[in-house]
Amino acid sequence: MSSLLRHSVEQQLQEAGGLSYVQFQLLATLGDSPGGSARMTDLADGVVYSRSGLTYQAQLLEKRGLATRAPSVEDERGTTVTITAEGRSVLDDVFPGHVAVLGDLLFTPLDGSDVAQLADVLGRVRDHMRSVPPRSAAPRRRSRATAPPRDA
Amino acid sequence: MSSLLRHSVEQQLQEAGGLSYVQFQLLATLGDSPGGSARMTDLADGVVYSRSGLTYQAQLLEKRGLATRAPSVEDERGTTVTITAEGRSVLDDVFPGHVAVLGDLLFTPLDGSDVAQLADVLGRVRDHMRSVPPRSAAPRRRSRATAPPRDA
DNA sequence: TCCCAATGCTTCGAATCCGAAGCACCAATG
DNA sequence: CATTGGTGCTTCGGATTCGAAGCATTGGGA
Repeated sequence: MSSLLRHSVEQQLQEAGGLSYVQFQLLATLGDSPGGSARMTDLADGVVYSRSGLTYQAQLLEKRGLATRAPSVEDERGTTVTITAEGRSVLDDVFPGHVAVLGDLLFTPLDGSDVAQLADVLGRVRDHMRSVPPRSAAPRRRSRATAPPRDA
Repeated sequence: MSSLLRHSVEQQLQEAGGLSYVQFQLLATLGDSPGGSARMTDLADGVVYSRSGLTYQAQLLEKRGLATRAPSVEDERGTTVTITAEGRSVLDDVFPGHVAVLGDLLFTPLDGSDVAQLADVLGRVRDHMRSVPPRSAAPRRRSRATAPPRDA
């Protein structure tokens, strides 16, 4: 289900503003941040994404003039990303269609009680996943004797 | 939430059997198919994935000896993919850990009623999305540097 | 003051992904 | 039987992805 929805959302973002899903998330996060700025690490915390991928997408945003990047004032190691006026403009262009897609595909078949239940249940799952320590090792159960030798 | 879960699932599949998420879905689909075979198109219907990506992953499975590919008997255009004994073995190796991840991350904070609600609500959403015609067009674009649409 | 592990981010290489174009085959038409 | 349009899959080129390695800065002692 989430794959289907994700796919439709990405299509709309691409058509309406040439944005990838991650780029949209980054712009939206920046738009909500005080001053329209955030460090790379803070962005990464809000988006399930690799650091290197974040660097790549931030470069693309900068290249398109939707955001700027500069070394952090407080910590010379850090990079501060800031949304530009043009970035906000694109975000505003794209947002109504984004909401429309969610309305059409996700919320149409649901009533208020359904939505509340979803929010409750999925919210609990999310909190649980965030609180669980990163998997150190997968459960090592075996069920077939013919497992091929494998170098992980 | 789904991104977090997806990420953990992919990690387990990779560690336990060197499988990508798609490869796992393909093997699982084949394993449930009569004769362990299916046409590419039938596989694509069950997996939200591009055709070319499906070809790529099927080639990888063939290269690892987990599946075979042969032109369809009925329709020379079609390709029939079949799971091998080794493919089933890997699937059996990976499956218990897969279920364990879902149990730990997804089902732990939920009770039976939660699960039933989720299945009902998300099932309806899925059916709705599958029944909706593919988006014909996104809401009209706006050019930059103008007032954002007040429409949502 | 001078180290040194830890931190924040980027670069690098290789793998994976997608859409568009291409190839081969099927089915319907005349 | 030749033609035409449609279908099924692959190939191609370019974009995106990730983890590992690299670079520079920081903070906490010795």
